[in-house]
Amino acid sequence: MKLVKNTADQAGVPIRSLPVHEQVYQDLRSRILFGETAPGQAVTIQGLADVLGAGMTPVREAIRRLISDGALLFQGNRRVIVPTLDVVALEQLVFIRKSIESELARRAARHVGPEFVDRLSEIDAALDAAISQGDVPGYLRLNYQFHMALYAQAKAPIMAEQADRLWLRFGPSLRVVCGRFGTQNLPDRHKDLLSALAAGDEEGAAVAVTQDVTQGMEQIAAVLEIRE
Amino acid sequence: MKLVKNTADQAGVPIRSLPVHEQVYQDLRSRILFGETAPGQAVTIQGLADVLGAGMTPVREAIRRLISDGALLFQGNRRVIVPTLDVVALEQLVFIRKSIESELARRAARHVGPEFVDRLSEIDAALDAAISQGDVPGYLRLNYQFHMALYAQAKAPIMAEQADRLWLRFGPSLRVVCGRFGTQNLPDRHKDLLSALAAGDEEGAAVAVTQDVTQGMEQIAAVLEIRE
DNA sequence: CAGTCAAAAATTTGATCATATTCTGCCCAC
DNA sequence: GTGGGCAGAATATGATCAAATTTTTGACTG
Repeated sequence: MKLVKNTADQAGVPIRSLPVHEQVYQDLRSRILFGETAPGQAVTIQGLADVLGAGMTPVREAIRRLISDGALLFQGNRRVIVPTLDVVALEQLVFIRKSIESELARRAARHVGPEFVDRLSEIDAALDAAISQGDVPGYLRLNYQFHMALYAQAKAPIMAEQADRLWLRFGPSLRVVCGRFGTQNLPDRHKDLLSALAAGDEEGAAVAVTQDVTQGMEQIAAVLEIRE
Repeated sequence: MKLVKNTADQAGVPIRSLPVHEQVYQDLRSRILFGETAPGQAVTIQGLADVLGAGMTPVREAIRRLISDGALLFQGNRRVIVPTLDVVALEQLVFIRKSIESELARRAARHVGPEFVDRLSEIDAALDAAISQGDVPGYLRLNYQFHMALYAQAKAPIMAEQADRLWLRFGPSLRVVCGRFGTQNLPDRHKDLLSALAAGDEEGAAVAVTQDVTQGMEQIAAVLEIRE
């Protein structure tokens, strides 16, 4: 039972068909990142292979990559789960995110032009709409997209990749936050960030991102404390 | 043709036999980390499977993990190589290393006792011996061991893991540095670090590590510029 | 006689391999 | 130089074996 080979898309668009293990990786990654698989939940190879209609080997590869990313946790026996954050882990994530993401914002501010600020503003507008409508999945995706679009402008691919990987660690918990608190009082330092970018103010951009990170992580910390 | 199963070692010591994919991972990782596989060198699944006497599936998994670690590079086609550093990448690595490793040193200084300083001093003594004897592999291993032993004391496993992963990216190039310049004028801020640790001086430890990182990276930068 | 705990069978899942298939790069003919 | 095979390597599958968990069963005790 094949899905697609090297063929073009049905619409005729020559979409380059990715290897199965890559598709599985992207799929699983996205599920984890946006909280569709809850923290603590187990992930089985054969279960995924059945659901996705793929063989075991590609699934296995995808899982290994995600483990290396920190998105999945290999428990001494051979069980794999989505890790649950604790306070110790969260504090470290805050430190690293502040270090790397503020620097990424600083560097992005150095290179960004008005047309990019416009594009980012559009994403932010859509984000606001998602918040006011209580659209949690939309909010999570757009927030991620907002940050990653910015960091991609920093001309620092390794740092951007690090930030991306870090996101995998708290993504699932962000979903939990929204489930508990809704989307109303979410952090939004994006307006500050946008004006700093428009003004070419590197330090302003760095500060705005730092505050955004701090506020988001505090939300998660609040949920963690409740759960104790 | 099996290597070992779940059996004990020949000597009777009940060495818990790790899964093959884990063994392959450790093996390959160590080769890359200490420059036994040169930057730019291609890595083939079947080649490794033959050399290590393992099947393709475990090798495949190990390679995927290493790719995710940044220790190997998947080139758009299906080729995998040990990545070569360029100046852009190196500069980012310097920034991240300084941020994370200096903080790790700071935190380690907070928790470390005299007995640990002694242990670290022993590693450093062995390291000096390796340098004076021109023992490059020994130097590389001991230097890595020195830093990782310190970071393990910081009670910050996520940050330590990040540092560990970063090491995979410049390890191969460190080997090249030693091949060109020998082991004589290598950076050694370890003495400063040890005395700072003994004094419980957090900032001193952080500064010493930052300088150690800076000097090491400058050596690599020098080699990179020559190669242009 | 019922309840509980432990041991053993059964099922589920992971690990590994052998093999078939597909893709990439290269070489050679034109 | 260009295009069509050809070799070799990667991708992917299903089968097979091993390990861990769960369920069942049975014995012993209160």
